[in-house]
Amino acid sequence: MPETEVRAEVGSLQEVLAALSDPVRLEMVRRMHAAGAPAACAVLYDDVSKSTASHHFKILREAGVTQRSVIGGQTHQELRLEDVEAVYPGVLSSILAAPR
Amino acid sequence: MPETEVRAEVGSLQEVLAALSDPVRLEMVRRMHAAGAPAACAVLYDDVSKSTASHHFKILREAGVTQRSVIGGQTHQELRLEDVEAVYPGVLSSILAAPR
DNA sequence: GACCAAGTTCGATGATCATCAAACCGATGT
DNA sequence: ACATCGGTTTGATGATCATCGAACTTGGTC
Repeated sequence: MPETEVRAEVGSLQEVLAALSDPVRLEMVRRMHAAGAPAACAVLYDDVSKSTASHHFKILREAGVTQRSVIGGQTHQELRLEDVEAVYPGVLSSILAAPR
Repeated sequence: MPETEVRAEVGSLQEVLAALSDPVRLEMVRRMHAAGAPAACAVLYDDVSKSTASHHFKILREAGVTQRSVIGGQTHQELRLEDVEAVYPGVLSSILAAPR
């Protein structure tokens, strides 16, 4: 059964923007959005090590942009688009809609 | 007579987000937006030195978020809201609309 | 139980960046 | 001409941060 973690608050606008200002993290967020469902960590990045990826996941989670859920023992990352939109309407959705 | 500088391209989304992810710069942008017109540099910040402020202005300009214009010999900074919106619709406006 | 795959944490390294003071520059006013 | 005010540039310093490898953990598999 999918086991989602305790709901955290969305961070400050500053935190959210800082989280999205790194190219590796923005790409991760784009892939999560494209997936539209909890995605296994490994499919969310290329070109960086596991430890670096884990570090970026943590920053995204702490900003409240994503959350972790465990599905069948595997860790997945999921975009919290609705939650972020509720606090900062339009911010994340417009970033996701922006041209590459 | 107001003398605006050559129009620069708006930078990458990454550059724009990075420019806005610094608290000092976001505050500058908010004040420019509140002013709604070219604003003298000095009214756009507190708590940092002139040189630091000048550094932040440069980063905002290079990201294409602001431009410089000279009015009666005085340097002014002006938000390029329409230009940024044209390239990344909703991004800057939603950030400006976000709660403090 | 031994093994393996997937993630996380730790510690260290290098790069980037925010910050300041001081020197510099351009325009205005005396 | 000189002083002054507003802003920029330079150079340096300290902090933050992205990155990695290695060690550790947890869950599934044989």
